[in-house]
Amino acid sequence: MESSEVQFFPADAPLAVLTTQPLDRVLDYRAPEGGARTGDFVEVPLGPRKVLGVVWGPPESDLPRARLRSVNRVLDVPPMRDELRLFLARAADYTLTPRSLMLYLATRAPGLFQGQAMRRVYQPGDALPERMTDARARVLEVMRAFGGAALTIGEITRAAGVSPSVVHTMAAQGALIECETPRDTPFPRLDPARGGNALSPEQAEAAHRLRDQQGAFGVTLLKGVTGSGKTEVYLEAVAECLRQGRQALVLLPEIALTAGFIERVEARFGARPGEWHSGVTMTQRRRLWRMVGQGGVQLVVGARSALFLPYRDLGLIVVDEEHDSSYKQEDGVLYHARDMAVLRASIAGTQVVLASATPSLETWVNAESGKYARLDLHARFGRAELPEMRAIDLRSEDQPAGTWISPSLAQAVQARLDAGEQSLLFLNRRGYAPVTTCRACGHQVQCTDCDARMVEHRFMQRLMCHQCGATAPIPDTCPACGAEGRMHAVGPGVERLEEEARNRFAQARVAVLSSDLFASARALKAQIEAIAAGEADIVIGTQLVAKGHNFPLLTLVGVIDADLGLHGSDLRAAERTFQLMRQVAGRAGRAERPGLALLQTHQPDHPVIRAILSGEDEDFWRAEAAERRALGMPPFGRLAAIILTSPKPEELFEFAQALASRAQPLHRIGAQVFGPAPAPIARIRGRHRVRMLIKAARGVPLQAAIAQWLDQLKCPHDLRISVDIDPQSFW
DNA sequence: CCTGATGCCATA
DNA sequence: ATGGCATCAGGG
Repeated sequence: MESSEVQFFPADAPLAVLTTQPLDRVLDYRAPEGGARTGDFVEVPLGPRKVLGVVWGPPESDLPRARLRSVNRVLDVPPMRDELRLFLARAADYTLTPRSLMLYLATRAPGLFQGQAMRRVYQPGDALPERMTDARARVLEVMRAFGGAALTIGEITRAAGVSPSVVHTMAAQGALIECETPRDTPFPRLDPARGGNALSPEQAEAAHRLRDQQGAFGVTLLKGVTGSGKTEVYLEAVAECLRQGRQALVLLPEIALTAGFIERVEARFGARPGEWHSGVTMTQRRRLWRMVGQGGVQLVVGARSALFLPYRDLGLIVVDEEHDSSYKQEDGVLYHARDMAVLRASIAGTQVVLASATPSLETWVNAESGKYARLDLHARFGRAELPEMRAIDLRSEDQPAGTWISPSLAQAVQARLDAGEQSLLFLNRRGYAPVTTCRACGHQVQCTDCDARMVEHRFMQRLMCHQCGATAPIPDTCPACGAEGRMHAVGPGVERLEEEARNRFAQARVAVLSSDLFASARALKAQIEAIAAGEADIVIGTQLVAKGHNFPLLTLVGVIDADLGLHGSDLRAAERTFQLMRQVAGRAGRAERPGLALLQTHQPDHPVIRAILSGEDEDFWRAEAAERRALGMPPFGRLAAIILTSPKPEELFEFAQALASRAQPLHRIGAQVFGPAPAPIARIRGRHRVRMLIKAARGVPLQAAIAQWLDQLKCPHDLRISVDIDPQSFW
């Protein structure tokens, strides 16, 4: 167990070390010369290798001291604080993940082994150059201009226009003094007093409430429609946190959103915050990881993994767009960043702000029950209104086969073109066509390794599997019956929609936003900025466009298939469709012009569609909550999804059956077991997949029971078990 | 996750 | 007998 006190272990005393190797336990070592204390980052021998670890506490084995190897050395890094150690342990327990894997998440920065990376710098010396030349004089001038600050040789040669040898000679003569400073420097200070935009009375009140709560654990739902100024409000909470000298973390669901957000931070606080996500370079990573621990950065903006950084004094966590499904990590360690943010905050004693226009049902219910505080922002900031929303009933539209823009929608787009305004056509399907079939035999082209259809990407001139990424040429002859020239694309993707839009609106400039069409986040950002600046009349996009990008000239949103997410038996289908449609519709009319959102649907009377159109979102959540409560589904009950995979189907089913027949530990806590059954996608990358679902009441020890249950059987070699506590998706 | 030990098979 | 490769257990 994790004791919460830091203990000192004198040289040779036994202690437990958690390494980043995926062993599901700590290993005992002897303390190095000079001793070690709980939380110290250490290098330890493991077999023939040296690995990274953290001193976790007193020894846990009864191996004789003589059999223990010694810690090699304590690393030159601030020790892991108790708060993070406890967080990693609890997160591991919650997600049924080995602690070592959690530690691995928390140490994904380069250079931890090397100690402080140093760089050579030069300062003005006391001596004068033996002989004053033009070049030497320019160097002295540069040194003076920088106020005697230490400069690297690159900075000096560039500023003075001299070659490196000039600097070296001056250093040899004592006119410059050579010294070393840490390569990783603190981030520029943010100034909370700099003042941002003027707040509306409602915003000011919300900001005031957030400021007042700081200093203890608490969670607040900050709910406000798109454009209501949530960001300004929570930046005030950040400002208060900075004033108290503590660190703040803002989580964003998507890397593409960080650039714009960082600019807003810079405008508000006068300097750029630290940035942490998969797109930052190794050097930046190393610097941020170190500075977070030393207090050399006040605000971190990042993706979910930023939750695992070793903050010195974390005072606030903001989870922006908290309902966003990308907060759930779906491979490797399965965790939900929103839930883990709340967990970490509860341990660190800090505030959490969950911001969204369309909160997750979990959060909504927690706010409703009073477990979370709630702040509502109603008015859209400035003059913009929420868009008007209407359905287009596809049953009564006269629509030619092979087209997806209905006459009514086309008319609305044309009206925007005439007025010089932008339209967005939203279709949550990448590629050209989701299905390729043979007209002769009806065969549908499948991925060879997955239970999934190949999607045509005309842009790449390939078929692609969206499960495993495999591609294949677009066939001319049917792979099943051999008929020639009968292959045929069925259904729309954004590329096909683009084709239709270009045909129909020949004079319009059409742009497509789909993640697979851009080589880099930078290219994508450039396209988004071009669109915002008005360089397109019709924007066609996948759900990428739903996420927080601001297009001021956009006044019409057309949802091509509002029914798309409603099929399927997914627990969250209704909720997700509702959130996505509202989010997309919110793109329209943010600036001075009012917006219109048109939803093409075959079922305008579907309760979800009606809820979206009515604008009565509280009614939607209430109804959805009532339904989940009646079924004992989350957040009123708990789920765990067990996915078993193996290349061998027989072994897989046999093992799953064996597990199912030993479910006593689960029944003992009153849990129900469903399955085993083939997973909705029954094969991915050549591995067959079987799913089981466990449903339990709240407040029972679900994780412990699952661990006990799985411990009963030894897992065959090539079979893998993944346990997803609180699953969000069900494939 | 690595690594070295183990065993099985194909080959000289 | 020997080497190559897949499989597996152990790491303190």
